[in-house]
This record gives sequence, C-alpha cells and structure tokens, in this order.
Amino acid sequence: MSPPRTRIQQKNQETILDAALEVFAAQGFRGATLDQIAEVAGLSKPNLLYYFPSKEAMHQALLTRLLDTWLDPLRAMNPAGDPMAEIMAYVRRKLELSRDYPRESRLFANEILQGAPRIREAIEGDLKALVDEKSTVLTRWMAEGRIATMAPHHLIFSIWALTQHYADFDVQVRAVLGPGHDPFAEAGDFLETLFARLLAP
Amino acid sequence: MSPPRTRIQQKNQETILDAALEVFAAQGFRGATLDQIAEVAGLSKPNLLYYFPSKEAMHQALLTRLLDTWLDPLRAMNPAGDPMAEIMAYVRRKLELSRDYPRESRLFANEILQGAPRIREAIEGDLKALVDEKSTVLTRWMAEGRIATMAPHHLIFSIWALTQHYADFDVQVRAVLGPGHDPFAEAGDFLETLFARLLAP
DNA sequence: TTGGCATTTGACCGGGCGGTCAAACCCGGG
DNA sequence: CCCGGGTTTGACCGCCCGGTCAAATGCCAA
Repeated sequence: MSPPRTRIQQKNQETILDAALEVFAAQGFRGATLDQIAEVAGLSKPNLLYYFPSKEAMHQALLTRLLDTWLDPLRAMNPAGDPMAEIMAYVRRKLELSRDYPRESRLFANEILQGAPRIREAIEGDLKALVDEKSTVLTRWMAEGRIATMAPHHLIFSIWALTQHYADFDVQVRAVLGPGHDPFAEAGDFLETLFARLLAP
Repeated sequence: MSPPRTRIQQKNQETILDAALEVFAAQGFRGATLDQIAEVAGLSKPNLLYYFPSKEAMHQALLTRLLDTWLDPLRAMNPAGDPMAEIMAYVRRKLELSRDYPRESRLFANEILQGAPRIREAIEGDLKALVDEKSTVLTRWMAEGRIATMAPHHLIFSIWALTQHYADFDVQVRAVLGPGHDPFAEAGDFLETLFARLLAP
C-alpha cells in the first residue's frame, strides 16, 4: 500500500499537511520554514521529516491533492445539461471553494504567482485539456443560441478570477467593505447577476 | 531635500528598486534575498545597503510608490462624465496596467496574499476612502438609471479581479490558451463585452 | 514481562541569510 | 598634484535555515 498504513501515520501526516498548508498559504514556499510548520502542527521538526522526506515533498503533496479538488467543479459541468444552470452551478461551486478552502486558493495563487515551477506540467497538461474540452461545449452552446457568444476560454478565466479574488484578496475585500458585511454572501448575489446578464442570449 | 540628490544616487536607487521589484514580485518578501537583488541590479550587496537601510526599506519604498500608480486610474473616474464611458475607460486603463506593469501587480498580489502586513493601513485608509467615494458616484449613476443597478463595491472588485488576473496568473492564462494567442488583446475585447452587458440599464 | 519495531527528539551540521565595517577606490575642486 | 568626501567592496558576524543522526521513548504482541 502506498497510502499511509497505521492510524498514527494517517493522523500525523494529516496534521502535518494541514499545518504546512497554513504556513505555505500565508508565506509562500520559500518564505515558509519547517520550524513554523512544526510549531503549528505541534510536532518537533525532526518528526516532520520522519513523515515527509523534505519540505519540498510536503509542498508537492499539497499541490497534487489540491489540483483534483480544484478541477472537480469544472469536470462536473454537464454537456447534456441546461447551459445557464450548468454555468451558474459552476460559478456557485467555485465560490464555495473560495469560501470554504481559502488556504488552498492562496496556496495555488502563490504557486502561479511564482511562475508555477512545481505544477507547470499539470497546468499545461490536465488543466489545459479539461479547459479545452469544456470550451468546445461552451462553443456549441453558443452556436445553438442558448447562451451569448464570447471567447469561451476567457469566460472560464472570468469565473476563476472573480471567485478566487474573494479568497486570495480577502483582506483587501474586508478592509474596503468595512465591518458588518458578509463578502461571500454578497459576492454570490453579485456574481449571479453578473453572469446572468453576461450569458443571456 | 528628502528625495535623492546626486545623479549617481538617483540612478543607483532606481536600479536597486527595479531589481528589488523583479525579485520581490517573483519570490515574495520572505523568499527574496539581498544577494538575488544585488545580482539582478549588478551591484554588490553592501552597496545596496548603502542606499537603503534594509531589505524592509526597499520593499516599503516599492509599495508606497506602487499604491499611487495603482489608484490613479480610479481617481481619474470623472463623476461628471458619461457613466458608461468612464467605467469602460477605467477597465481599459486597469488592464493596461496589468499588461505594462505585471511585476507591480504581482508585488501587490503577494502583499495582499500574505495578509497585507505592510500596507494594511493604506488599504483601510486611502484605498477604502477612495472606493467609498467612487461607490457613491456609481450609486448615483444607478439611481439615475444610466447604468444597471448592482452592489457598487463589488462592481469595483470585479474590475480589479478581472484585470489583475491577466497579470498575476499570466503563466496559467498562457499555458491554457496555448501558443499563438495575445492574452491582453483578447482580454480587452472580452472585458469590453462583459462590462457592456453588465452595465447596460 | 519483555523484546522489537515504530515513533519521537535533543544536539548537531554546513550553508545561506540580513546586515556591519574598515579599508579601498574614484573623482572633481583647489 | 593632491586632498577630502561620496562611493564601492571583501571579509566577516551571528543567526536561522533545511536536513541528519544516534539515542531515547512509547507501544503492542507473544
């Protein structure tokens, strides 16, 4: 078995990855230190390296796991479904990811900002393939007159940009809105309006 | 005079800030090293510290200078102008910033991702004040029926998110589009369409 | 109870970090 | 020619980094 065996291993690897996510998301890969991760995890530094061969390995493990989670909502877009409902569901699901997994979003943002040195391959491969596939579906929907015509890749980019913004720039959003706001609730309403108007044939 | 005096000082401080921008944007503050900056600048490390008291000071200088540039386009939005034209001009100008100053955009993104420890004050102060001011203008335009009604703050967020995405996630955008594309030209067309449909009363 | 293996850790290592300093260098004015 | 201040740098410092290792500890089956 390649995945963890005993319950102690399972639990500690989980704890370590959670702590690593916390620190990597906040400091970037180079800015994060094993001591920080160890402190957050409540374990000693050598103990971290008993479960993962290196800092690099922790980062890689997080990114690999992340990419699946990240692509799932797009994968779920059903070519046979109602175009408007499918796209809206994708927007909603992506915004929920930003709300519920902001650390993952920031980890990803950090990686891309740094030029994607560790996941470029996956981006040029799986990600591009999936986007291309879904883009042909979008193009068909446009040709059928069921949604307005536009560049399908950029439609997808706009969904990414608008939803991830609320996770990655959370500090700025909250500072600008001031107290007494629920950014994600408001964003949900706003994005529904935005894409309804954009997509209407 | 608080700004630099001699031409050597002027030139070297410029060179250093440019190199620092390069490295900070690519690695984040903690990930960047003085040796990297020195190498990019073509100067020795002690020479850097002859012109700036610390790594921190270089970062601060960049952020301060950046914020002005960043807010200018929004400041330029004229309450007496034509709403549609003013907003479109803002979108266009912001996208040009992403295209022409991607390093600045990524520096800013890094800072916000890390929780804005060094510009939180400016964000809660000047930035919030400016956004609030322009939001009342937008709200008035909506009340007058000259643009569609929506949450003004989130309209501004959407402009930020959509334009900065093309700078900050440039690697991903290019990887997904594949060769033979001009991301910023396409983005210009797409965003014009998007905001035209969104804002039409 | 005990033997053995998984787990944990204190002490340590070489290298790289931000920053210092004294000495050397450069160059225009007298 | 040379002198004095602005400029440049090699050598260095103390600290922290990622990672190692031998020894100690915990845990469960026999």
